[in-house]
This record gives sequence, C-alpha cells and structure tokens, in this order.
Amino acid sequence: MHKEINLSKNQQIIFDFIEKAKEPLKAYSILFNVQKKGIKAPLQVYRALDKLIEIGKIHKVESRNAFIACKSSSCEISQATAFSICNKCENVSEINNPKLSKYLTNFEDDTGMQYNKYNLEFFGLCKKCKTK
Amino acid sequence: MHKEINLSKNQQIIFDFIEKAKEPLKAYSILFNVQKKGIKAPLQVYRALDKLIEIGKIHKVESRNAFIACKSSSCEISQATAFSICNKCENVSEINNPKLSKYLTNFEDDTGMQYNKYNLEFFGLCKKCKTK
DNA sequence: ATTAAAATGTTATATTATTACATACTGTTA
DNA sequence: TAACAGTATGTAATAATATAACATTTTAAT
Ligand SMILES: [Zn+2]
Ligand SMILES: [Zn+2]
Ligand SMILES: [Zn+2]
Ligand SMILES: [Zn+2]
Repeated sequence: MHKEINLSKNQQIIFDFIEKAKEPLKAYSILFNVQKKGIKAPLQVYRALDKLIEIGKIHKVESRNAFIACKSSSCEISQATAFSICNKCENVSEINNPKLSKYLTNFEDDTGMQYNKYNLEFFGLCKKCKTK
Repeated sequence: MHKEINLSKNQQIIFDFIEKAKEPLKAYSILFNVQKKGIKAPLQVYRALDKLIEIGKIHKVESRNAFIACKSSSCEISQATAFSICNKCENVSEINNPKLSKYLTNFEDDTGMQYNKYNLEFFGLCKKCKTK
C-alpha cells in the first residue's frame, strides 16, 4: 500500500470536481465551477493542481493544457504517464500497460542521462470516431 | 528522399532563427528577436510555427511551451517525437532511437485505437547536472 | 507554547495563443 | 491572360493560460 495523503480543503474540492468529470478539464473551467465552493482566484486552483499532480492524484495532459484524474494506482509512486488522445472527439484516457511502462522506465539513451519521469501522449482516432 | 518544401518568407525567417538556437525557444522570444526582420505580431509567429510543425521542420516541446528545430530527418514523415529534458538546466534534446520509435509506432493498446502520432518527453538530470 | 511547513486569500500582472477581418501572393487551369 | 483556389500575410483586438508578490492562517510536530 502506498501512503495515504490527506488533502487540504481546496485540494479536496478541486480533486472531487476533476474526478467526477468524464473528460480532462481546463483550469479556468475548474475555477468557474468551484466558485460556489468559495474558491475565487486562479491561483487557488493552480496551487491545488500543482499539489495534486505532485502526489499523483491527477495528471496534466500537456498537449491540451487540461487536467485529468489518475486511474492507475501506480502513479502515486511512479510519475510515469501515458495517454491516448482522440483528435476528433478529444476523448483522453490514461494507458495502463505494464509492458509499456516497464519498457519506458528502463529506457536508456546514449547520453547517459537517467530519467525519473516521463510523459507520453498518443494521438489518433478512437474506435467511435474511426467508424464515422 | 522526402519532398522538399519551399518555405514562405515568414516561415523561413522563423525557421532560421529556431535552427540557429541551441535551446528551445518561446514564441514571444522568437517574436522579439525577428521584429527587425519585419515580423510584428504574435500571429505571424504562431502561423509560421504551425506550418513548420506540420511539415516536421520543428517540434513543440509541450511541457515547456517551446519550439525546437528537428534534428532527425525522419520527422518530416513520421510525426513521432521523443525528447530528453533536464529539469535543472532545461537542456532539451531530441531522442533519435530507432528501437524506441519502432516500439512506440507499433504499440497497440486494448481499446482498438490506432495511433498516427505520438509525443514522448523524458525528464531527469543530464550528465552535467547530475555530477554537480 | 514554540516553531516550521504547508496552505490560503487577494490583487495584479505576465505569458501564451486565437478570433476576426481585410488583403496579397502563388501556382494551376481554362 | 483571365479566372480561380489555395496559401500566406498584415493588423488590431482579445481570449486563455499561468505566475509574482505579499499578507495571513492553518496544521502538525516538538
Ligand atoms: Zn496515472
Ligand atoms: Zn474520438
Ligand atoms: Zn524530429
Ligand atoms: Zn542539465
């Protein structure tokens, strides 16, 4: 088991909202939606997002500037993320593939650089969009 | 051999500047530096960047919102990119590793989604920064 | 109680990117 | 060459994303 971390008030509000969402959320869309909970300023959102990312509860989908709840329990340890992104419907899902993560975690290039983190984003058309 | 593409005036100006640079460049830093060449507005830069990305002459380093010239001739065809990023000195280099690209290009997940593009960013400390 | 670390509140501002609309250039075909 | 389509450009305004700076409060461990 990994360490349980108690979220602060703002962190919990923002995590709850992201977790309920079916798609990645933008920071300002989060802000707009949690204003009724007392969160007023962008910085309050960004600070919570930073912390949630740090502890692996959410990820940033870099190519979309959007945030998504983690679906793979191992991310709270590993900082190794992979996503599948549909360019048409913008559906994003986290790839949870042990072979892939093992391959990438062990990847070594010729520069002698050692990696402690990676982010991979695959793009294409999802099953639904492909058949339309 | 792949098709040679003639760059337009603005595209050439901006590509030349990015290619000479040793590190990834930000859009507004590019803008500032090419103003003496007659490029006045952000949109002129972003339009050129979009085109250069489309044809594979440059890439966007998503985690840094920065742009870097392609060092691997295969990118003008493939749209498959991988970078190594030092979190301390911010050095970024394109990884040109046939095994890696083959592995990722052929990667299939269980959703039946087929990918035509990916972007991978590895993070860590480069050789120099590690020994300091 | 003291203290340090983490979190919050608030305002202002910086940075990154796009919309909208008018115009001009380039190459192809009738 | 005239017409056309596609691409590229110019310009102003604005949208969207993210951080700086500073004051205060909460939390949790000594
Ligand atoms: Zn995850
Ligand atoms: Zn789709
Ligand atoms: Zn490349
Ligand atoms: Zn370094």
